[in-house]
Amino acid sequence: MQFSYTKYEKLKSRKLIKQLFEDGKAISVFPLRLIYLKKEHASNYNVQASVSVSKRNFKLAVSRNRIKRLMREVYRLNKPFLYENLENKYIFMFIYLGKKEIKFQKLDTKMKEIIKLFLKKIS
RNA sequence: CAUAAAAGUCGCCUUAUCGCUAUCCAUAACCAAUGGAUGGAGGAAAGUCCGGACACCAUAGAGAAUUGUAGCGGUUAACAGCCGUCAUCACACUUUAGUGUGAGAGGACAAGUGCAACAGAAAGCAAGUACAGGUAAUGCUGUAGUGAAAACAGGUAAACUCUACGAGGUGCAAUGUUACGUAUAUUGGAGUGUCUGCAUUAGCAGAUAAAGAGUACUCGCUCAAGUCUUCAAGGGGUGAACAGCUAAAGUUAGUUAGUAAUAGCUAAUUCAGAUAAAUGAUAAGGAUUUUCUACUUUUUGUAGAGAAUACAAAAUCCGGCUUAUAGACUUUUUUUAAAU
RNA sequence: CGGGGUGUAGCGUAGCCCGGUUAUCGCGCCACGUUUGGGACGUGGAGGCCGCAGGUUCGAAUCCUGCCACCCCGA
Repeated sequence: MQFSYTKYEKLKSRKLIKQLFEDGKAISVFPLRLIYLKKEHASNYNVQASVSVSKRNFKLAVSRNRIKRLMREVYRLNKPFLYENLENKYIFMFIYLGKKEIKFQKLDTKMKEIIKLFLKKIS
């Protein structure tokens, strides 16, 4: 299923995440920031991705969960476009930089932009 | 009918498409993948302020220290919670003794220590103002004045303290299992004890680790109790997976006992288990509230457009407490208006 | 999951343990003096519900209880 986002394509290993933050490269389209690293990993999927929202910017667990769910949803819907143009294996971390909550449509367009920017960078 | 207060209950719904997570079933086949079925946040899940269950630590034992509670009775697994009730205090009413409403951290100052600004003669090893009375004489007696409190067994313990009762510590990142094996590992050295052999004043070699004494070590301290001790080298598994983990002081309904908290009985029922952390996203329609415009004689109502639908996310599990909360509903009481 | 600390004037602080005058000090601010003017200096002054709400007490920044905000630590 091409729109899926199961637990096997989530980035979970602490080691990988540590390495990602140390060696990874970053691009950003406000309010999103993408940190990526070309890396062989055990998953069957080409990309292991994860999302993050700062506790400093959003104090309530409810609003943090809301934004993380929106980010996962947007990533999930735009995944086919990403996979069409991808050959190697990568690990991703999306970080939300904004301090206010965001509408779905706006986040959707931002996600499309940042994926285009990413594909342009690696090609 | 409206209004306010108190107590309690509920706290958005439906459909479609695309997804997430757990369990089960199917595809020969563990994992993966695909398909199907079923379940999937709260009244506070929050704050982490109390109390337990459960687990380990050193048997969980005594004492000091520390700390908590504090009328009486009940309730409970337990509590600083809850229920009932009394002293006391505040307000209202009648009236000088009651009634109603609300509050109610309330043991001891008749053991010791401390503290008391200003005022006042005096605020505690004492001393003694004014007026009156009284005496042989004297603060000997009464009243006044100051003050929150004035010679009275003075006041003050949400001052130290004392009394009674209670509390061992650490927390599910507890704890256990899996991996070739292990963390008190393994290797080397030193000390102590025991055993064996050689030797027989001494000592040497090998093996081994708790039966006695001593030393040393072990809870924050002391005792009791327990354990061979110590130095150096050595750094992987891993902050992996699985168990613990959700059937319980359960939930719902009825009924009996009790003023009540609560307890008993009967029937039905199985109801989240994630881990960079699932329970969602989008679209359409509906419901409730509300703003504007138009229609309507007014109230009411109708139509159209717009806005809002709170507080807030399980993380080992329960019982409370506290705090946040759009809107809707129920009951009781107060006040106002109308009718009889 | 558990533990600790701090909120006092615009800023930085003392006082809190052990309750009692008008709440301390420095910088900053205002006025006046000095100077041709400014700075520096001198003199005087203003500015505080002591984080919020209850309670104990005659009296609370201080004691007790409950909240709020910020900071730090451990596994």
